[in-house]
Amino acid sequence: MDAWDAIGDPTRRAIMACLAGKELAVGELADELPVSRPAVSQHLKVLKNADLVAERTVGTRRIYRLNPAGVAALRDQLETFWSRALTGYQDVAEDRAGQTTNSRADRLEEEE
Amino acid sequence: MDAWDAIGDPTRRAIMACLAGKELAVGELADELPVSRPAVSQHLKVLKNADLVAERTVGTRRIYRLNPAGVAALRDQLETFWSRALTGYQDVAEDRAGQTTNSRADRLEEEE
DNA sequence: GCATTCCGTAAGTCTAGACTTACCGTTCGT
DNA sequence: ACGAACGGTAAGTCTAGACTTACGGAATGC
Repeated sequence: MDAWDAIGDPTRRAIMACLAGKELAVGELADELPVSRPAVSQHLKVLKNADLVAERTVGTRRIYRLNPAGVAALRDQLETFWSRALTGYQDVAEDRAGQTTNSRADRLEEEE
Repeated sequence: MDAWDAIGDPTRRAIMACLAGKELAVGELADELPVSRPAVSQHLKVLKNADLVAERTVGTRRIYRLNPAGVAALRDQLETFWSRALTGYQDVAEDRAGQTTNSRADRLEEEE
């Protein structure tokens, strides 16, 4: 499960928001969210597999927190995407002004 | 449809990747992706409603491009989330060292 | 040892949404 | 005017996954 797939679900985003800046046990998370505790467990499993959260065990309790490295990876990927996307639009603007199609055809080949 | 919901789908992420730095018509997008053209149209509608892409009409063609403002908003939200998440874990580390629960209770109230 | 708490997982339900084909309106070239 | 290209939308299919209840293992307190 890709991290971007993982955050595509609103309940999982809510879980991550609950975990921002602090740790919570499964039951505590379930108390704060409008879904059952097993549902929270299942979502945490997805987030864990996507490297977005980590856990530690304290007795019977599983304490979860965000995984900063995983969240940073998302941030970096989006940053990279953003800078790339912005650069291209400056080129397109010039292209449209010049009324040429060559650079566009070249760019299609680069994409492959 | 929330922008984060929108990018939770792999086909829509692929569409956005195709549009990074350039414009493409619906049919061109469909040629590059393993789904039908109407499927691409439907995804573009979702992305447009989420303010992540914009379109212009040239004759019969609909030319799509990324919406820099929409993508920037995602980036900003993730940046905000990231800095907040990181700040909290420094606090939690101190909290755990101090063995107090007051700051955690306060933070729960802030979350509401 | 027993009762309670905690939580992962199994199993079942059900629907949102991702996909398809078909239809049709718009634009453009001849 | 007609045919071709383009693309939005309707309607249908189907399944992944988000949800639930139930079960049972592990930890802890008395």
